[in-house]
Amino acid sequence: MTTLQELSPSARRIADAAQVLVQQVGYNGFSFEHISKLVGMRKASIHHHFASKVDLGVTVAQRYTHQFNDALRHILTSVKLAPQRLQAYADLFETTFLNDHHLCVCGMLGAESNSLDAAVNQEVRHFFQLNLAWITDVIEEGLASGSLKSPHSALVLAETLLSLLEGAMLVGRSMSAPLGPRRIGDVFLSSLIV
Amino acid sequence: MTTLQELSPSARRIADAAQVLVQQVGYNGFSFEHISKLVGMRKASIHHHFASKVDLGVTVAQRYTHQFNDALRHILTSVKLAPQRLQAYADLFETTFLNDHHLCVCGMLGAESNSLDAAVNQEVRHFFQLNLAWITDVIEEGLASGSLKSPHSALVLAETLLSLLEGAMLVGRSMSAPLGPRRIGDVFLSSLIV
DNA sequence: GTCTATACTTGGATAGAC
DNA sequence: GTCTATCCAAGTATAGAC
Repeated sequence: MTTLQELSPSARRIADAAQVLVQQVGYNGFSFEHISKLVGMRKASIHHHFASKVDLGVTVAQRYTHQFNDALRHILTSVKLAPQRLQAYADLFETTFLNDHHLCVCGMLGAESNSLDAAVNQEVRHFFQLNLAWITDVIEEGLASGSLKSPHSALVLAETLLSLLEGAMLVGRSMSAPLGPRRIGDVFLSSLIV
Repeated sequence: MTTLQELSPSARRIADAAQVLVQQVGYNGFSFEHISKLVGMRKASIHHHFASKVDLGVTVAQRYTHQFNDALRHILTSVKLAPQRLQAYADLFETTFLNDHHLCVCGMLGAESNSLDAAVNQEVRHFFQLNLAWITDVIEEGLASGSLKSPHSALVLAETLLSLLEGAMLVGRSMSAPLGPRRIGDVFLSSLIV
C-alpha cells in the first residue's frame, strides 16, 4: 500500500485528480478513464502508480485526513478562543463547499461506505474519529473556561456540529441558494456562545 | 416515464429493491444484476418494467418523496404542537437509520448528484424543497404561537434541521456508536423549545 | 410478463515494448 | 515511467421465443 511520503509527482497529480472526482461524483462514480483524461496519462500508467482502485481510494482518504489534520492544528495555534476556533472549523467546510459545491471526501465515502473496501472505510472512520476528538477537546475547553455554555456534553455537541456541517454540504448541493456550512454552523454555534 | 399509479406488483417489487439498494450503496453502487438477485427475476424482465436505469431512479425518488409527504401530513393531523411535530419529523429519519443504517434516498442521491441524470436530480430537489417548506411552516407556527423561540428565521432554522438530520445519518454510518438522528436532532431542538 | 441469448460499452487490470 | 494492446468481467440494453 502506498503511503503519503512516497508519492512521486505523477502519483500526486493522480491522487489530486482522484480526490476531486471523489468530491464531485463519488468513488463509484469515477473510473481510471476519467482520471486518465484529467492528468493526460493512459490507464496503464495510472496502474503503475496505484495497483488498484482501492489503493487509490485509500491514498486519497489518507491524504485528505492528513491535510485536514494540519488545518486543525493550525487553528489551535492561530485562534485562541473556543467560539472562534469552532467558526474557523466550519470555515474549512465552507471553503470546500464554495469550490464548485465539492463534498467532503470522507462525507462522500461515508455515504458510499456499504459498497467500499474495508481499507477505505477504515480511513473514513479515522477521519471522523479525528474530527470528533478535535471538536470535543475545543468544546470541553470552552465549557471549562466559560466561553461556551450548554446542557449537553462536549462529545454530543461535537457529533452534532460535525453532522450539521457534513449535512449542510450534502443538502446544499441540491439547493439553488444554500446557506452553506458556515452560516448553517453559526445557527447552531450561536446557541452555545455565551 | 413510469408514474406512481401505474406500478404493477412486479414493478413495485423492483422499485422496492432498487430503493433499498440506493439507501445501502447508492445509485452508482448497484446494477440490474443486483436487483435481479433480490427480486428473483432476470435482467431483461426488469427492463420490461423500467426501460432504463434512469427511469428506475426517477421512480424510486418519486415514490420515496410521495411516501415521505404522506408521513408529513400524518404528523400534522396526529401531533398538534410544533416542538413535538419536529421531534416526530426527526423520528422519520431515526426509523430509516435504525433499519440497517440506511440513508435517506434523496440524501444519497444528493451526494451523487453530479453524476446523475437531470431527471433524477429534479426529483431530489423536489424532495428537499418539500421538506424545507414543511419544516418552515411548522417552525413559523411555533414561533408565532410561542412554543418555539429563536433569533433566526424559520427558513434558516429549517435548513439547519434538515442538514442536521441528513448529516447525522451520513456521519453515523461510519461510527461504532452513533447517537442517531433523533438524539442529534434533540440537541438542536432543545435550543429552540421554550 | 418472463425468459434465453446476445450485442455493445465500459471498467479494472496485466503483458510487454520503448 | 509511459505507452499500446489486450484480457476479462460487469453493466446497460435489446431481440425474439415462450
